[in-house]
Amino acid sequence: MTDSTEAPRRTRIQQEKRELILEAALEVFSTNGFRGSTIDQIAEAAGMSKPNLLYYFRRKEDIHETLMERLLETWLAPLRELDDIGDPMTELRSYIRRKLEMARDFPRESRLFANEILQGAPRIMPLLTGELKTLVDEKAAVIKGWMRAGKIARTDPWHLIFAIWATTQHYADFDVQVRAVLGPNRGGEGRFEDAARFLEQLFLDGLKPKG
Amino acid sequence: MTDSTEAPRRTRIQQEKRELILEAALEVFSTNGFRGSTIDQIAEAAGMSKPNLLYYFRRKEDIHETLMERLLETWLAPLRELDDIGDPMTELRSYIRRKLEMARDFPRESRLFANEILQGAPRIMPLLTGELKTLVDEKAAVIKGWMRAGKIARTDPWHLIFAIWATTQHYADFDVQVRAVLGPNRGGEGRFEDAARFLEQLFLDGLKPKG
DNA sequence: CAAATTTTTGACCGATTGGACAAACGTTAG
DNA sequence: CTAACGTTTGTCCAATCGGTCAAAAATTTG
Repeated sequence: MTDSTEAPRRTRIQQEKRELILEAALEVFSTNGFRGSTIDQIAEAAGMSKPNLLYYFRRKEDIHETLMERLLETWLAPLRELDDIGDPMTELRSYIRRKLEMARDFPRESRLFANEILQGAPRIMPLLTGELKTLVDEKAAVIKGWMRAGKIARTDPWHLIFAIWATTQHYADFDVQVRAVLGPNRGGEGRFEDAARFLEQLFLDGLKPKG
Repeated sequence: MTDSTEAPRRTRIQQEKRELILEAALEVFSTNGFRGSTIDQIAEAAGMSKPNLLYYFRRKEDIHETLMERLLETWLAPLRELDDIGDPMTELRSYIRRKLEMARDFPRESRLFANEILQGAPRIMPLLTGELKTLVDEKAAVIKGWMRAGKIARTDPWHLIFAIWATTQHYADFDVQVRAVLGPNRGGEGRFEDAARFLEQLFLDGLKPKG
């Protein structure tokens, strides 16, 4: 029953309350940023008093830190799945689709991440130059292999990955702008399907080998 | 000498000091967000005392408001220039290039805007549903004309504009991540040229009519 | 039951925040 | 010089911030 990691063992109530707090904090942090959010706001969103919240998380930063740690794993999962086996075009297409689905289903996580990066990534910089760079370099090598094999057009794999990130996360991070511009009709639920269709056409036709 | 607009007339010193403050505020707001920035920070960055700053801008929000008003005009200028005369492919290419140059030359402005949108655009929502939507709809109509004429591939003009925004602004808003992933060598000055080459290939090959 | 432990709360603290204000300072015009 | 006006600053304030603490309340354990 002892944890394999350094995490302290916790009671069932502690587990549940911590989850409640993290859920509330995700809501608050993602819309106000770290410095723009207050412990009171999070406590109220979690339905408890401030001292009670601080009983489960000693400092405001601890909440944010826990949130970011969890986030990064789920956030990079789609890229990790990008595999050398299977048709390159299909792999890229499904990667784009998965990323867009995440923007649709987890917009708060996307905005939380965007907030952190926008402000210079003061809390997760080591992860960017370490784990993230390693992963991206690895996948860039895979993509380069596809290019050498003539499966997709030759281009810069790193900037290709950036472009996929940018276009998909845009629908989470800039959601209000997207909806404002599309208007009530086209900005409704169908906007993600429109986006999926467009992105598929943009990336795949653009990457099609010139055979 | 009377202003044509509602702006109050100001002395030469007021003009200069206000510019100084706005420059400092751009730096501070763009990296810390509105709520994350303090008047003291801005005052210090502008080299003056807090009460002195408040002599030129009565409230913190006034600074941000002035900044956003100016920003939006210069920010949308490239899209306004997108014109029906000239070759569609060339027009789109130069629009992408101009947007990328703005991400390179005015990253703080981009981040200021991103911060505002991320937090739900509480201060500029009317501009999004009004002026911005009107402009985008207008340009989308132009692009649609190009598609009907067979000059570019048929696709969704609105999402095409979103994709151009997303991919170019990514190099300003997510700059730290881009540099972290590219590393010291490829993340240097040349990264914008690499990005320009990649984006040109992505968009143009993807938009080339299938003739 | 009662004791031990965990959870919750109200009251409080020092630091920081946005902003007010009157007094001092500088500059210019008569 | 002096009066008027524009500029700058030190001081102060109420509100809010992150966080502490002791004590009450609830829960678990024996």
